[in-house]
Amino acid sequence: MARGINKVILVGNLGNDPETKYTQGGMAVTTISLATTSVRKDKDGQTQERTEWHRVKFFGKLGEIAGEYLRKGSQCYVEGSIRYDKFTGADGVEKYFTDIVADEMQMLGGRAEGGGAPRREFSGGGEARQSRPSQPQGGAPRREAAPAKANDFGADFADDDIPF
Amino acid sequence: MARGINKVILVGNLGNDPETKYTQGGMAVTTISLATTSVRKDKDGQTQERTEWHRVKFFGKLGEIAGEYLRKGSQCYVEGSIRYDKFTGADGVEKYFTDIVADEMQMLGGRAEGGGAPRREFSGGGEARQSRPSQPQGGAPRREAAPAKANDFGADFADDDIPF
Amino acid sequence: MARGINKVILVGNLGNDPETKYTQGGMAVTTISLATTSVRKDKDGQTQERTEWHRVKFFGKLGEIAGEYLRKGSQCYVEGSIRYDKFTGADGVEKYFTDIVADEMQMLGGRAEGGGAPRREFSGGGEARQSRPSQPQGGAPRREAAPAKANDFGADFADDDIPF
Amino acid sequence: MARGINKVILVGNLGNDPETKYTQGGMAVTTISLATTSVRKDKDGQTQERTEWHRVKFFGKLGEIAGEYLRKGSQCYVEGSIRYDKFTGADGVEKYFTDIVADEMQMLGGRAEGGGAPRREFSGGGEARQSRPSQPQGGAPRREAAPAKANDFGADFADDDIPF
DNA sequence: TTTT
DNA sequence: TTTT
Repeated sequence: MARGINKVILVGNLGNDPETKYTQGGMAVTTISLATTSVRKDKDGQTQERTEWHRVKFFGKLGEIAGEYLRKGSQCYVEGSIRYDKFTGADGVEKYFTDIVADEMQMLGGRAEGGGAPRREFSGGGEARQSRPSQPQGGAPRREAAPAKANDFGADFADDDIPF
Repeated sequence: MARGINKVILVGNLGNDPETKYTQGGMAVTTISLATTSVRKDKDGQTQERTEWHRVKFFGKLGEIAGEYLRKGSQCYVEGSIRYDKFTGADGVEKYFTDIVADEMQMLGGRAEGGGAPRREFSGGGEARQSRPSQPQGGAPRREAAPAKANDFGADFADDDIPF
Repeated sequence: MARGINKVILVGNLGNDPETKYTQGGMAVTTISLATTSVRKDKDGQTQERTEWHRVKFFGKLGEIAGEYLRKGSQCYVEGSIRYDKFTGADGVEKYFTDIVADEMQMLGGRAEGGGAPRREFSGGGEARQSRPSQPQGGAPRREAAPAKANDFGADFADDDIPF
Repeated sequence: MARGINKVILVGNLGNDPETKYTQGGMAVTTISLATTSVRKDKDGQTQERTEWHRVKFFGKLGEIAGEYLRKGSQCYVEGSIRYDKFTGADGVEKYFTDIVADEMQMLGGRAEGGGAPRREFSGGGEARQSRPSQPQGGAPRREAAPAKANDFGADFADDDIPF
């Protein structure tokens, strides 16, 4: 029984290759940095560009797909919600993070620039929510080993998953 | 020539009355705190609630409307984009802010609870982008005086507009 | 592996009470007529209103919730996709229908006006996707009896479900 | 003062080259046919594909841009609203049309397939709402001549703009 | 047919 | 801090 709508729709390009980690429960958590650029005229008629870098997180199966098929430069569609988090560091200083938690992802046309690892041909999109190619291929494998200890979905994150 | 889509859609309730400031150029900048709550079942089958508090900013005419008609408890629809900002405080510490910059707002049904100042009857919507009632009424006036010195749209903000 | 995004977001009011039917498989299919009104200035500076009446369909559990809690006049948020259908009538004439197939619904504040049947207090939302009150109450029951013969989800529709 | 939200977001591919007409007032009206495909599993576990063909209309400057840069096969993002129209033909039969009226368009990566007319390199998008390349190039010109008689924006459509 |  |  949610109260309210918290919806984000992004189309942008990755600034770097995705990073995938695994929770103690073995759930993939992939993070990407996605750029969206807007342009406006300022008061002097000058064109002003501004790029937002969104930190987008994909969990579970969607995290595996994002980690395998997205690359630096990839263009993709993301739908999700905004999540604001606060952590207190060892120095006692509070740090704030804003993430987009993805519900859906689609790869869009356009060539990635990830160097020697040509991504699987996946043109025209391929909705990540519903299917997953059974035989990932191409380039170096993206998956890091999942922790041996597998718990339930929703288990605590591994230590190195703290975001700062 | 924007590159990418950065779109946010929110439906939520205000946690407080709006705050309206004015730039040196006389442009209204209204900020609200908008709650959206989601619910999920955790691994133990327990219902977990989580509320995100979005800081939403309205500029110009939309800022005036938001400042006049929204109140603590009001339910509204907001469409806009995400903007990430970083400021360095006097202490040299960097602070990060995430705002939703609104493009459109609609008031939704439901009664505000702003105490003695019954807001103008406006239930069921009234698209803020396009029209503005000529005679605001009801309760204490919401508008703070705009700075006497009016510059162009896009002028620098007054000192007290620094967000920390 | 969908190719493309087909997403609709509506906030509007119901022009009539919902209509719920059941497939042979026992799945609820609720249809509402939802109004959204836009306003623009024409070339003479005259304000022109235009209302679109969206035919929105809710299936399964969401269909049951929509049928029970929405009423004529209710304001709600709907998220879904557009579906275009063509049927050939007994007279050989093709008929076209456009539906919004809802994925999510939230009731918004505002009072319904469905006569003597005060709807359950549910104002301010209540995400239909996730929960369903166990004891519907108030007014005349909304549910028509589901067909005794229950098949699988996705079964053929009953005869009277043909949309013309 | 709109009442309600009527928003459509599409990402899809054009099934044909765009068609551009002009109103008596000289306003470009470009129509495209945009495919979005969804996939679901039916009750037998079979994968079912379904493609919706959206008729999307672009008016004014956006119509000119869409007509010049989109081609059969192009992938694009469209944001707009749904409009339902009814016309009565000379035979007295009512015909119904559903259009998506675009507010915004962005070309997405991916190669168009429009034969010999390579579209201008426009990778990564290029928001149609805000700017327009000053020197369109490549292939045969897409613009048909605008009617000599230019009226105000919003003028009646030419006869051949009737949609059936 | 709703709503304001 | 809202709302249910």
